[in-house]
Amino acid sequence: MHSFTEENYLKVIYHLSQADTGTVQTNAIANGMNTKAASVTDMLKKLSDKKLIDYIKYQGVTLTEKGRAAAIKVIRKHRLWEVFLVDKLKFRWDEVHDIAEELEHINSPVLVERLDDFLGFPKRDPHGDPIPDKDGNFEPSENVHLHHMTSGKSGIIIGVSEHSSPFLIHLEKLGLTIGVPLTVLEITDYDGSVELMVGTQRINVSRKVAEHILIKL
Amino acid sequence: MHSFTEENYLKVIYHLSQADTGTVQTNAIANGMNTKAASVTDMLKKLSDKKLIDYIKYQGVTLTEKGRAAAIKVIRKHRLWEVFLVDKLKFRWDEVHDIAEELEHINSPVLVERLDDFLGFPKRDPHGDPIPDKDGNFEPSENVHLHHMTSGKSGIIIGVSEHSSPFLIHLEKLGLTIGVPLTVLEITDYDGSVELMVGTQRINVSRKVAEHILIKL
DNA sequence: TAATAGTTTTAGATAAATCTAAAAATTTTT
DNA sequence: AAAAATTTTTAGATTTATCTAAAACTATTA
Repeated sequence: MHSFTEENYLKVIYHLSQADTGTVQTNAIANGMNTKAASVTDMLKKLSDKKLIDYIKYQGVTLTEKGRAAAIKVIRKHRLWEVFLVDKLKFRWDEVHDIAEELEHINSPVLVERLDDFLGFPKRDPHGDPIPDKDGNFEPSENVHLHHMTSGKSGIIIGVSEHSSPFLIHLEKLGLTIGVPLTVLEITDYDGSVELMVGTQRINVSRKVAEHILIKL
Repeated sequence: MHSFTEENYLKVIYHLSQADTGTVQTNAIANGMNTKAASVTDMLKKLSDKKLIDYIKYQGVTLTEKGRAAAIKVIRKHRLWEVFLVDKLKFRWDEVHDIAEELEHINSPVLVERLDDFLGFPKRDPHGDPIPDKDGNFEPSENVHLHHMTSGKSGIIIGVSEHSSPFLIHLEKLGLTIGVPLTVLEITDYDGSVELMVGTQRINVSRKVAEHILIKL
């Protein structure tokens, strides 16, 4: 099996690949891991030796199929545990990330399948992210960030692309939580803020906030 | 917080203290941890520096109050997770030990309390061992090992003092599981084996097996 | 009580993951 | 395309937990 640290590297590389499509840079990984570039280089060599990444010196990395599969396994576990924490243990969706970061490394394939069953094979985690099934397949999100929508369009809040507590608490206060349906009234020219209809309420969110809200059309 | 390894040492020392009452020897710990005496000595110094154990060279160790509290926290988590695995995820009682060994190190006080609540504040784990409450208090077992019982006495199987899979599977086959009431018919002089009445069945178990079955009188 | 056996500790190494500082490679700017 | 800026890698340490082999201590036994 892979160590906790290796799993964390794979996960970060996976997420960065998603955002970027190209190869992932050493510094980007160092950022995402809260570590230094030199440490990343060391680990990249190790992951490369294990055939989990394709790595060319100075050129960045991509995950191999093996590496991608390993990353997706960790992500599957992370998201299932988040569902458990929110649905069963009554945590708020903004409290679960850090605990799931620990639980995702528990190493028991049976446990994961039993947990999935116990939770009713959920398709999305509490932040709206898709949960890979046991073969690693998932419905890729056809989502749009709120600031990219146009007047008159409707959708459902399906997730966020920032997970910090202050941000999630702010959303909670505005009533902008997962599953909430909304309609865009106007994208303000002046400051890019978005005017929304949520139920019977008219709400304005700044561009900065809109950039991190994902809408399923 | 304490590292996984430190927590495991504390747990082993706690269990050995229970069995022995006196101080715990280096070799006994090495045995319990599947490691070597030299490694144990290194760790004992560290735990001693952290005031988790009282340690005198060549004289063995005892847990300090701080160390005992830390050990009991780990044991509480271990046993709660075992209840979760058996009650909610439908594992058999002989399958849960190893997974709980991993889950016991998840570090989130809130999580433990929520889990306890979710499970209905259980008092015993699936092996019949008491679960410490959030203050570390628990009903000490007034249990007797089966081989120490006398003819005619009755009791309920409340636990086992060995947790290996082969042993637990053997018990399962004999129908000797937690909560089963039984009566001792005879302790055989010749080989120390125990003749039992379990329901309408007459069962004979070897002394070796009897030594690891705990009975609540 | 002296010799032997057994246990525990020290000394010195190793492996994993990290770091700082300096060198090498790449990219950007002029 | 040379100079400057940035990124990445190497070299050499550090920390944690482990190990083997040898030394030191304790307990047993003759």
